[in-house]
Parts: sequence; C-alpha cells; structure tokens
Amino acid sequence: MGQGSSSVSEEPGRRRTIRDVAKAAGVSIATASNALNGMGRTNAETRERVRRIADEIGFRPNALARSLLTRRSHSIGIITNDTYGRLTLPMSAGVSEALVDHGVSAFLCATNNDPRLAQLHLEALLDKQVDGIIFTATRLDLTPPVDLTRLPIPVVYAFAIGPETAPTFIPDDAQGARLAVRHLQERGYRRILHITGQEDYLAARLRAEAYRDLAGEQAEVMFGAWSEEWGHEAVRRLISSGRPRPEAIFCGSDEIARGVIDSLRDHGLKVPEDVAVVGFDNWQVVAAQTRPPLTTVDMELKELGRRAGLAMLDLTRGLPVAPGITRLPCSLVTRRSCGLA
Amino acid sequence: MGQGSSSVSEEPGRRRTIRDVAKAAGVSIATASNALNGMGRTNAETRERVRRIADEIGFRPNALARSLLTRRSHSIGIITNDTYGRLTLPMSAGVSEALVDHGVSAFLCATNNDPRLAQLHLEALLDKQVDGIIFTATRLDLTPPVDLTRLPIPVVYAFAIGPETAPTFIPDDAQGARLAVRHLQERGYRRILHITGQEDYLAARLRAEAYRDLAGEQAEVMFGAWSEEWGHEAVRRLISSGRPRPEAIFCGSDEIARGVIDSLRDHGLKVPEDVAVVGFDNWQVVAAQTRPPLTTVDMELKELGRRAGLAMLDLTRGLPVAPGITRLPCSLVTRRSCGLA
DNA sequence: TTGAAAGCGCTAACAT
DNA sequence: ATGTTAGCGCTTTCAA
Repeated sequence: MGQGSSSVSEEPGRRRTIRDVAKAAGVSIATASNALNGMGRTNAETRERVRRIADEIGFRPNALARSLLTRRSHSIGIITNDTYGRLTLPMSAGVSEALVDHGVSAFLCATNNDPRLAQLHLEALLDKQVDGIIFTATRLDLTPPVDLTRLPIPVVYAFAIGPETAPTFIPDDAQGARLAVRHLQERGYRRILHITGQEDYLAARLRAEAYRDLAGEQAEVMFGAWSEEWGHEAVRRLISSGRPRPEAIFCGSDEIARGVIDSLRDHGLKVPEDVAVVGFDNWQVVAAQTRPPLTTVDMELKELGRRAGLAMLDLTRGLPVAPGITRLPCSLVTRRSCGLA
Repeated sequence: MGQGSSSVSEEPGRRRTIRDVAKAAGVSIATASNALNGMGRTNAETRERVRRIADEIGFRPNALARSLLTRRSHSIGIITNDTYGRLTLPMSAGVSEALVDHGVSAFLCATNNDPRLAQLHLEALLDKQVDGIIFTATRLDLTPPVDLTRLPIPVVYAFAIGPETAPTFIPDDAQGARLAVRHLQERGYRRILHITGQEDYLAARLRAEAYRDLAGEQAEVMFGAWSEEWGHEAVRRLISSGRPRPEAIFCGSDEIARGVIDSLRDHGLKVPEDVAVVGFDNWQVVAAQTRPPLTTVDMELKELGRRAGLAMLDLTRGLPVAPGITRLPCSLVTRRSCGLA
C-alpha cells in the first residue's frame, strides 16, 4: 500500500526486475506480471499504476527468463556462406525488417563454407534455443556445409534451394530474364545474344532457358565466367568471328555487362545505338557506373529476405506455411543502355 | 543405481535436459552438472560415464537457463548503419571468428540510420541480455542513431569513432596513405597528385594529410565525391587545365581510381607507363577489374572485426581493455597499376 | 481481482 | 565425491 518506500533504487547497477516493480507498486509479482502482459485479468486502475511504475523505474523484462518458460527465444539464426556481403546483407536486412517489430532478433553466422565453422555456429544457435534458422547462400544450388534437415526447429531457405519439405524463397530467374528480353524486344531489338556465367550454376541455366524461349531461332548463349573479363573476351570472340553482330546483348550479370559495354566501346561500337545491353543484379557499384548506366534486372533481395522472415514468423507461431519453392518476381531497373526511357 | 531404465527416450520430441542425463547416469542433477562443467570435483570414473551418456542421448545444455544464472548470455549485438554490406559483412565475419570458439554469437542489427529502428533493435538486444554491443558504420565520423553511452554493458566501436572512454578500432588511414605514397615514391614517381572523396569525411582528411606530409611541395589534393564519376571529372579538369601532368595519382577510393584509370585511357594516357595509379579499399569487384588491375590499400576489415571481437571478449570477462582509439595497420595489395612488382 | 506457489533448466553453496 | 537445497527472473495454474 505505501508507495513512498524508495527502497527501489538500492543497488543502482542492478537491472530492475519484476520484483522491483511489484514491490514499488505494492502488489504481488503475479499481479505485476499480469498487469504488464495479461489482458483483462487485472483491475484497470492497478494495471495503469503498475505500468506507470514499471516505466518510471525503467523496468524491462528479462527475455531470457521469459524464454525459458515460454520456450520461445524470439531469436533466429541466419547461416550464410557469404563473407563478402553483396547478397547476404540486403537479405538479412529484409529479414530483420520483418522481425524486429515482433521483438525477434537474428544471429548472423558467416560460415565461409567451412563445415567445422558451420557446425560450431549451428550448435551455438541450438543451445541458445533459436526459434528457427534461415539458410542463405551465394548461389541457389549450394549444399549447406552442415546438415540442416534433422533439426528440431523450422528451417527456411532464402536464395538457396532446400529440401522439398522446407519453405524456400528464391528470385524468379526465368521471369527476370523474360523481363530483360521482352524489354529489348519491345524496343525493336531483334537479334539478341545472351552472354552469361558458368553453366553449372542453376541460375545461369534458368535464365538462359527463359531467354531461349523468347529469343527465337537466333538464340545463342555464351556461357563463361561470372566476371568482367569474360564480358570482354566474349565480345572479342564475337567480333573476330565475323558473324553479323547482334542488335542487343542480354548479360547474365552486371559484371559481365560491364565488360561487354567496355569492350564494345573499345571496338568502336556505341551502346545503345549500335548494340543495346541489359544486365542482371542491379549491383549499384557496377550498374550505375557503366557508360552508359546499365538497364538491369533487380532480384529484390531485401523483399526476398522479408518474405523469408515473415514465413519464419508464421512457422514459429505454429501457423501453416507452404513448403517448397516460392519464386519471387524480379524487377527491371531502366537506365540508359537500351535507349532512353 | 540401476542404469538400464531406458525411460530416457520418452517424449522423443522434447530436448534432453540435464535431468535426463542425471537419471540415465544414476546420479543427482548436481553431480551431472559438475561432471559436465566442473573440474576435479567429481570422480573421474563418474565423470566419464556422465559425459558418455550425455553424448549418447544427445544432451546439449540450454544456454538460456545457464545464462539466467550466470548473467552472461554469450551473445553480443552488432549495430550497423550499413545495409549494403561492403564494410559490415567482412567486419562481422571477423567479429564472429573471434567469438565463435568461445560460444559467443552475434546479433546483427541493420538500422539503416533510422533512430526508431535503432531504438527497437537496441531494446531487443538489452532485453536479451547481450553481454556487449559493437557499433560499426560506413564512415568513421558517424554519430550512432541511438545513444550508446549510458548502457549497462560495454560498447566497442569498430570502423566508427566512439567516446574517449570506449575502445575504438579503426583502420590507420594515415599509415595506409603513407603506404601508397611511399610505394609510388620508391618506384621513382615524383609528382604525385591525390584525388579523393568528400572533405567532410574524416578518413578523407586523414589520408590527405598523410599524403601532404610525404608528397612535398607539389602536393595537391582534389576533394570531390566518392564516385567513379568524380574520377573521370577530376582527370578531365586536370588535362584541360594544361598543367604538366602528374607522374602518379593516389586515389582516395577504388571507385575513384577506376574512374581515373578509365578517363586516363580515354585521353590516350597509359597506366602505369604514363601515369601510375594507386587506390584505396581493395574492393575486389572494382580493384581487380580495372585495366590494368589496381594496386590499392586494404583496410583489413576482417582483422579489424576480429580485434573488436577480442576486445569485447576481454571486456565481458572483466579484463581491462584500453579505452580510446586503436589504429590498425592497412596493407598494400600490389597489382599492376604502378608498374610490375 | 489478486496472491501463493510451482517450475522452466540450470549452477552453486552447503551439507553429507 | 555426491546429494540437497536454493534461486536466476519470469509466467501460469489454482485458491482465496
């Protein structure tokens, strides 16, 4: 009843517990807990008082204690093989965006594809009772460096293809490729060439296939490395082959596109007047800096991460989530490499 | 004593607890705990048996329960304003590398510089009882979007300058710049120009200052944007000014260097024969792709992260850690833009 | 509406 | 060397 007992602020270093709140409000711990979380079970007046006091003394519930009881840690793990950041950071920013409002935080584990490291990280995550794990990689068809199929918690795959039973979110590479090719065709470009990366990458095959479907008879795919250098080399071969040159080139990555554009210029060919070029990735540092700036396909990685985060949220709440692959649409960012908008 | 009671595997879904281990081993919970963690306090034979059984039934201690008692969560938070990844991911990979062997995991919080988001993340971290926070940013002189100075836990700054009382790890920009300039001078280049980014970036000023100290009378700094375009523009100005052209150009970033190199080529100047170029960042996608490949300064971000992680480890153990700025050496990666090795 | 009590899984005195 | 007990901070029956 007495409220003045300022014995609350003894031991200034210690964090306030619900005990402190209860004492200061002159109620029991249970009532304090109810007032802070429960709905309706407490007298409105009491509830207000408890909440006000909790606020005043700066009470914040210990999530560890709560989790121990509720068996939900409100944290998840993101396991990635990416150590470079281009894909993983936008993705996990998207994941966090979906989770942070629900008080869920994400442990980021960079494995560098090392099984030992991956195992270590996984054990730490499991011990910390994460509610789920999101696996993400630098290529769709990468096998996780550690077995994720027998875990007691849900696993979601993002930019990586998991087993059929697990929700998997990947960019719709075929749709992205169609976006690019159609964009070129709509502007009147007919003979379109596709210069892309390694054929053993699923993404490369998916894009090439979609391209072939649209490009007609003259469809021609040049597989190579995912590098600027390959862009140069491919153009060099093209020119020296003496064949009629394509009206447009759809590139499998912005880096390749950059090589292509530079090489085209070296050969006295103007982009887009002589040859139009489209890229794939919308990797700012590359796409915005080509001359002219590159029209390219954006995989919407942040949105991809957000969707993966949302799925994880549902999963941890016991809600049903469709297993299997969900392909998320890519968008086209138009700059100047296929003529003016 | 009877050990055969295979009642252990009731409820297959539930995770094993130390209770299960104790029961299966026919000892008390305390003894089981001691056998698993304590040193010496238990009979060697018992210890072995307990450990073996724990292993067999797949027991893993619940870190939440342990943390509640020990007041160490073995997790930390990394708060970054970077949503792009170039700096943050290598850094936090370094942090993790230092921590993972000690069972410490890192929550990654991308704030996008939004105070609301930062506050949200911070509260979640604090509630989860993280042992410490590492703040990191895309520029040294960035003010955190949320107050980090009154926290009950240690804060370490990495690639961001904190208050004097906090351990701060940043690259030694001056030393990096000297590395670049000396490298040029050792190869006989005399008139060296410095083209760099925005003057209001501390890093730009630090590098420019170090450059001026070494470059002698003809030292000249051109501040501008951190972009490839500025590299082009700067060279254009240089040429059209009609002044004698420099023998070498030290650039404040790889992107600027790329613009410079391309522009030089456009003007018919050969790198390194006519003008040598050095960059700063060693950002693979840029530095390895210039023609010729770029000799550049590497800030050793992963090592920086590792050091920050190590400092955090000490701090959470109550060991003394020197407050204030620690500048970590940069290294020079030689490619071909200043002549052959 | 409120409080007493049990207990999440574990560690750490203390007693045996 | 081992077991008993208390308790970390919280939620949740169940009784009052």
